[in-house]
Amino acid sequence: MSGKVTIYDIAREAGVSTATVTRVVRGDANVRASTREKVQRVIDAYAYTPSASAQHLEGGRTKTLAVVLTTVTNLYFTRIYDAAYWEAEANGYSVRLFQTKDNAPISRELVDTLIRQRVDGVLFVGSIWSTDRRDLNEALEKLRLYMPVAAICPPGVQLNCIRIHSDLVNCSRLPVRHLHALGHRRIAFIGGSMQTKDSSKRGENFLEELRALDLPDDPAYHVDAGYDAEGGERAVLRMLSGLDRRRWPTGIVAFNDTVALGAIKQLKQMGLHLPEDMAIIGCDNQFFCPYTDPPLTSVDLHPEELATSAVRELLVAREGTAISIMRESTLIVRESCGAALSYRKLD
Amino acid sequence: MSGKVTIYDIAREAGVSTATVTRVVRGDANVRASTREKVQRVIDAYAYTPSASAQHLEGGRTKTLAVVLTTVTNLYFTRIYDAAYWEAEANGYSVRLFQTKDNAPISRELVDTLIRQRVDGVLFVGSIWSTDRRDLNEALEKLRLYMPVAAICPPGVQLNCIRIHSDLVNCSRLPVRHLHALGHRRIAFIGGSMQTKDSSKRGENFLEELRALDLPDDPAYHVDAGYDAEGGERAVLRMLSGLDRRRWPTGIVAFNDTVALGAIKQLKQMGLHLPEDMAIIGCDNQFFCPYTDPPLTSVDLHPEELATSAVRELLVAREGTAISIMRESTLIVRESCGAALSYRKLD
DNA sequence: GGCAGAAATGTTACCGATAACATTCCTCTT
DNA sequence: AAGAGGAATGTTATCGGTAACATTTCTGCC
Repeated sequence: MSGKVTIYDIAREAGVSTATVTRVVRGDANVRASTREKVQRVIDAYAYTPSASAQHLEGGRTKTLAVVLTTVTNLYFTRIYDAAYWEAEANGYSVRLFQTKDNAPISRELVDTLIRQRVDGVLFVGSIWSTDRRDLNEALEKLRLYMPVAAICPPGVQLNCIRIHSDLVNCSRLPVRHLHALGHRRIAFIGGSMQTKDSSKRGENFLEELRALDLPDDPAYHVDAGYDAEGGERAVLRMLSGLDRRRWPTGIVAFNDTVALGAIKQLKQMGLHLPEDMAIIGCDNQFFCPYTDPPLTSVDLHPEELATSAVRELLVAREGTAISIMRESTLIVRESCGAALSYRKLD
Repeated sequence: MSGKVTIYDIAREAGVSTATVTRVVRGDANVRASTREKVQRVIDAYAYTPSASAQHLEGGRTKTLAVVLTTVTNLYFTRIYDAAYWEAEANGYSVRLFQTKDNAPISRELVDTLIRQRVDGVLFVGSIWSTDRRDLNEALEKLRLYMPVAAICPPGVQLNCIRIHSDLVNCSRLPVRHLHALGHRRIAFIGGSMQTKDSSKRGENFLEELRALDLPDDPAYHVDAGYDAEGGERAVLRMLSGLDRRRWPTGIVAFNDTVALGAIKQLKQMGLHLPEDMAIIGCDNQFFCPYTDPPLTSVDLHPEELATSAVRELLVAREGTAISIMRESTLIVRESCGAALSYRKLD
């Protein structure tokens, strides 16, 4: 790293003005072939590429979007980022990824960083909704002074920005109805932490669905499980050991596939056979769903499509845009719920 | 997004010079308290934060590193990125993530982009080694004109940059020795595509290990399986259906945990019981290892530590540095290989 | 050969922030 | 009360690149 090569170095070395170098770099037609060649040779020799910062300063656009999520080690977020990345790339934009530690809210520093970078748009994903509502809207207001803001969030959330909704209604409805159709009557929900918007919304929708189908909405069937496999294990243990065996649920809806993974392990450890003794449904349709034992039925929220839409909207956003888009969830049926008949005898 | 607020706007609005605004922003002591307050009020009102591009132009540093990997949907890469991100952040740096489609090599455009962004360092991870060796070193040479370059790569790879080695020797040795110690004699390796450096290196090490232990190194025990679960399924099917049952291996080493996941499914589908009929070991010690059935024994390459070291080295890099660092692998024993005695009878 | 007009190239102000340097304003001290 | 000297603030060149505008060079044509 010998240092920085600038357009002046190239101009001097090639014996032309900086304007001519710019013309060559940008492929302007009004350059004599011989000049172009001469300049290009120097450019190649020095591996010169104009500085994005200087271009931004002069041109006004950074051609960069930001994606903010809690952690990229979460598979769901990973798929969102990946889709956003390629959609942006296809439009000549690059993406900066920001992680918020510990489910942390939108901090003052993050807003600062985003503005400092002068990105041309931000996409918020996931549990940033744990931020206090007033703080959140204040943060969004500030950001919106500089750039369009989009969020992938549950429907009904009041946010003054582009909202792309994951379909949490069907995300609860599909698994509950599926289990109901298979004959299940006692259905439990494990997952999330009821403190965060995303999770509690899912929990609410779940309860509503139970009531709509006249199923028991016993609070014992509704336990926190965090977001990881260990949480799933603990939740199952806590729930079942707290209930008389005759009141055990016969079907479990898990917050996500990872939680389901832990639940499955715990259920087996308690001597239950899946799916005969207990049905289970996950969420996110992760790559490992076909490989659990039994293969896990799961809801696909189509995060890739949400991300793609979000990026598209950001790129065409005009001041004050506040549209809201929704992509419906899909239930991917595998074998973790077995067939209807095997359950009836449990009731 | 009403537009861009600049330091001039703040200066005008506050009735001071831009120098004073800078002083307030940077916390310079030589500002009268009343002035500071007045300026700060305007800054807050406009959510002003100095533009990183302008700062870079004037200051010379972007305080940004780049991480280049094939895809963030791969859990191994995800862990590397996450660790690099926080290590950089702890040092006041931010990270830009670049993905190379389809295992693609370091393209001319990528080199261009990295230079254009004037990042203060790049970390390459994974199968960029599929790039032709001469092209690769040429690309690195160009990059090194502008910034220090580091790579997480197999030991022995000749690259003119900081090299952080994942410990592929032990990555093959540990599982083979483990299986050998448990009494296994016919051990197979499934995984990767033998075209890429990373995989073929692993394959070579595996064979060497077999020979060192006087075990049969039948080419039939050494099959491509790609990098995903489906590849694992297919590899097992192909390998076993091509062999007389009496020559079946009794232990399988998989390229990674995801491949192992597929292998396990296929093995069960063929009626085998795990671990009694077949032992299996994965690699990467992913979060789902404790949750497979049986829980998967796996090698941990400690990607987080590799990433952390890489970032540290980049941050202190001087011209021409070309150190090489290594972190040893660890075998995490779970139940997918069972106990020694159960296998002996298979021989 | 000279000139119009197009093509090629050069000159320069500007983008936003910073820091070195210059200037103005205080506050003591004697 | 004057002046030294430090504190507070202002002025301006600079970073790398771009584009509008100015200038030079090259054509072709009569």
